[in-house]
Amino acid sequence: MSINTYEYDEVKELSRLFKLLAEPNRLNILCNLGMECRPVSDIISATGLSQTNVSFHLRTLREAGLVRPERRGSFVYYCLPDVKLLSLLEQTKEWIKLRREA
Amino acid sequence: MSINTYEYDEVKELSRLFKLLAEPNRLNILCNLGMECRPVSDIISATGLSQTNVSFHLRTLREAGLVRPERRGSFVYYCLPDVKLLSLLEQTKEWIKLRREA
DNA sequence: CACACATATGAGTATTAACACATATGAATA
DNA sequence: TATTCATATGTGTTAATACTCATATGTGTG
Repeated sequence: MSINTYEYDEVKELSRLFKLLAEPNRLNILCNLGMECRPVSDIISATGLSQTNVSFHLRTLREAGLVRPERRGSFVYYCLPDVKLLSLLEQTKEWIKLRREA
Repeated sequence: MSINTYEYDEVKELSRLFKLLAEPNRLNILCNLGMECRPVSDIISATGLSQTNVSFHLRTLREAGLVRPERRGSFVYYCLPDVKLLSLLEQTKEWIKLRREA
């Protein structure tokens, strides 16, 4: 007897995504990338994080397919491959804001 | 010089929410609650988790305002106070599915 | 090829959080 | 009030992961 309308595997996959988004520095990198491609050096100066740390988070995001690297000369540019994710983040932010006011 | 269109505080708040959703058992509890109010005992049997563990996760969700407890006799029913969250979860699941197929 | 710059990786450390166990609280009923 | 059922909480352990330091890889240029 179960109240499940969700497959547990689906839930696990969903939670895997949320875990990626749950680290503030990593999420900050994602949010600030927006739909523009930026070299790592830009991300470093924008976030104020160490080079190593940015690289560390970019690897995680890259391996999950949430950002895509693109080499241009000696620089590596990173971009979001999908607008939809940003829109989901935006909606969630809106929800938080409404909830706070309520 | 920053590429930020997001306030960092906003990002941190967003990440706090994602952290709550990132634990698979906790997310499972949330998803399966749906918009119905259910006693803890139901959640325990539906998830197969220990009583202590369910209580532990419910506390986290409760303190974050993601679920609301309601005592009815010796039972405590839990409900989601807001449909919008479920809809966000649903959209995110859809996004994952589309992405997997692409 | 040597050197400088941009980025990535491996190892070690420290913090966090999920979970179990034991126990406490609270409600109902005898 | 004693007992039982439903749920909550405190403490300790363990596993995961964010971060740093040192170093490696890769690319362009003299």
